[in-house]
Amino acid sequence: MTEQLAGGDLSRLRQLNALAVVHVLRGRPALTLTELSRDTGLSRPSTEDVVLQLQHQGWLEEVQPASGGMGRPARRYRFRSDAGWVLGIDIGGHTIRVLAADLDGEVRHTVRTPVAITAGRAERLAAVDAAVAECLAAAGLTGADIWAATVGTSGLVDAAGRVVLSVAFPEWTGVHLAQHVGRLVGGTVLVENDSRLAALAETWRGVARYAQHVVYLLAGLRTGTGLIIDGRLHRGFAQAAGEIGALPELGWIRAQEHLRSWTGAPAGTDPDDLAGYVFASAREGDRKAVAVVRRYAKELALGASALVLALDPQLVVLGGGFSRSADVLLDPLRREIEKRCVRIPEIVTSTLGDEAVALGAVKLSLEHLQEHLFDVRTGLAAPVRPAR
Amino acid sequence: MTEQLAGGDLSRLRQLNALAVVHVLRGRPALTLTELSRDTGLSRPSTEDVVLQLQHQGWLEEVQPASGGMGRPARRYRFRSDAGWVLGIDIGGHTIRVLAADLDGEVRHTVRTPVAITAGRAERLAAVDAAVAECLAAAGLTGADIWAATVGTSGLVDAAGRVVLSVAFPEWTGVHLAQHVGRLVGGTVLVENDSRLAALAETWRGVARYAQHVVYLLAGLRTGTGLIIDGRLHRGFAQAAGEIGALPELGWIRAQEHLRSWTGAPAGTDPDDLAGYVFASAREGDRKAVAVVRRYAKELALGASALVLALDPQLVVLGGGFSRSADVLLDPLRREIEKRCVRIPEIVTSTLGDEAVALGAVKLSLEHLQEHLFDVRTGLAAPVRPAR
DNA sequence: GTTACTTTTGAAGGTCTCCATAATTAGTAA
DNA sequence: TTACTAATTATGGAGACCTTCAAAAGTAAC
Repeated sequence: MTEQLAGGDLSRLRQLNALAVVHVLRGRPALTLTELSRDTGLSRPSTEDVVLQLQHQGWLEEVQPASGGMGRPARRYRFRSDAGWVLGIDIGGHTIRVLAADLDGEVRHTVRTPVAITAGRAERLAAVDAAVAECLAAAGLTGADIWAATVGTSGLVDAAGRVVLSVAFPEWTGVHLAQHVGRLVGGTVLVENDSRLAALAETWRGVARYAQHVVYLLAGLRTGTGLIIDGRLHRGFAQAAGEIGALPELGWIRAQEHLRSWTGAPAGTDPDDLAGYVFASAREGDRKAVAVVRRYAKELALGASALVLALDPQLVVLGGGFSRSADVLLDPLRREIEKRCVRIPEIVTSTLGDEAVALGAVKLSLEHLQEHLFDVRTGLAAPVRPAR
Repeated sequence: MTEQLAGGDLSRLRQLNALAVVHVLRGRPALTLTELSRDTGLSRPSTEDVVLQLQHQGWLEEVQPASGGMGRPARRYRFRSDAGWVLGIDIGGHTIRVLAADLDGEVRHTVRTPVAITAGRAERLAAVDAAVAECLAAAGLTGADIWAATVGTSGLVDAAGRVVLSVAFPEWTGVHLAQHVGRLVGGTVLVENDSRLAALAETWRGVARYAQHVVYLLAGLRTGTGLIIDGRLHRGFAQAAGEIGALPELGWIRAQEHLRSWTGAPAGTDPDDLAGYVFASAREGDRKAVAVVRRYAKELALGASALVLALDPQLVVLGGGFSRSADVLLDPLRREIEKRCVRIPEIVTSTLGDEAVALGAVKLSLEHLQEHLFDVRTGLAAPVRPAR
């Protein structure tokens, strides 16, 4: 039925208590034994025992005692969040982004490398290599220090980390990103669709914090979705969840065309930049532009409504490039969704902006480590890079 | 991040081991200490200790030793699955069904009571009362022996157990089923939408066993859905998940009309029985009937495709009254889904038939008890009806 | 009916991890 | 210097687990 937690001998109990101490300490400043004892529910002597063991293992480190208090100064211990590192890599159309974060999820180094939208497979991969190398160098790390990395890319990705289908970049189809990036870093490399990572980021550090059910809409030159169900990223049986835009009757494929049909921009404008002009004109009150935006919003809302009706999320998050124009896009979108849905979720705009995908990639790496290092079933692992 | 399992003192370890023993023993025949020791991973003496304690508590019972083996006959213990009982109640249009099951989920008594489709609120509730009373009497139980009960009904149900909206039976809207049934039985009363319960049943004892992601279609006079995501029933933030049929563009509301438009049935046929005639005619090759079925299948597939694209389930299960006519319905449905979806899931017919909803209700009751009696976090509770 | 074999049972001794309590230590404040 | 405060260290004890070995209670063979 549910996965069972096996019992065991006394060492199991120590495992659990060690895990409890680490759990309390992670992502917080150094604590004294008394504080740890209070937060874990363990007795003071037991806490000390566990902490000393963890310190010996390398998970904990003693720091300078705080000065200026009453009584004997207490030893303080911190979680060694710099024992291991994770990377979050966002391979976008115009930009490669690499974030290096510690085990607390604190982003310590950021690298942004522009890449031509026209860049082919080899050129783009080379840019990734360079960005990763630059980020590692800036952090003073080598690939061996990376315990896990996640790559975000557009397109459908299989479980092995290969791009199965990329509509936006046909040349990208078939590239084995897990393998490629695996040559640069030591740990496990995960590959995931960019919309999903952005959704994950929003539930971690964005507007959807603490929400359990979220529909994320990536609205931009491409339209994508990320679904958070029960607080977890939903991928589906074959990693194909969220492809609602493929339904002919809902027509996300058509959605862009409304924006493209706009004739108010200067002649010769790159079609990719057209959208910005439309939104700007709508903002200034141009009635034709407003109508175009409304038609786009309607098409977008059609798919969004299907997701909302299917999943009944607490929140719909509008992200992607067009979310910068939320001031003209959000209202019509909301109205169209309200027309169709039984229960209306909150509809909000992403706050993470461009960073969302890379941040979600960091989060996914951390979740992977969480399962392999800090899992209740297996107990606390040693503070070294887990095997692939 | 994830819910943390608190450590603790040695009694915690005993809790876990007791839970492990119960977990191994549940739903299985009586086992010897040696067998239990092997399956739990505990030593023989410890196993004995735990078992004796559980026997004293009332969770385990010694049974006659098996005869005719080598060596000294071993004591055998069984899980007292009859320590508590659950009910599964299906309030359907034509039938009230009540199942009484033990803690192993073994259905021990079944009561079916016909009720007029035209029956009003009071009459229908009275029929429920009678059916529950009859089932309890047949099992030799009183309401106090029931640890949990679940009621399945059509319509939207809120978290408190009230029917918020019933389209099929307007009079049903507002009825507080949890409260009503709570007067009859002692334990917690859950109320859930019938399609969802049927979906749950399919993953428990039906064709979707062990599948993690399932879209269940209830196709009948009404059309409904149940979604299983990550092995759990998905309700959504406000219990409104799965209402994809409400999307005007997909039109499950229209789906029935195709069947109703059929003119080949004897004059004066009850519109509710019309569908059967259509399917029968289609089975015999009547081309007009085949066309009608195809149009119905297309409408159904539209909503189903939206769910499949959104969730990427492993399996789509066709249930409900029309699933009896799967031989003429399944193929066109499958073709229409294949037309629209990126990845095609398996599409199969329910095998549980009429029992599905009541069985799902039993399962939901058991899951509720699982959380409150056998939970890893709180440890094993005493073998008495948990507080409401 | 005895003997050999098999398997379970029961008892003893040891280890580990936790807890409660009390004595000691290392600071600050008067 | 003395009082006060809070952390550390030490001690004793209890609970739960393990391994090991002798005794018990059956069946099978002679």
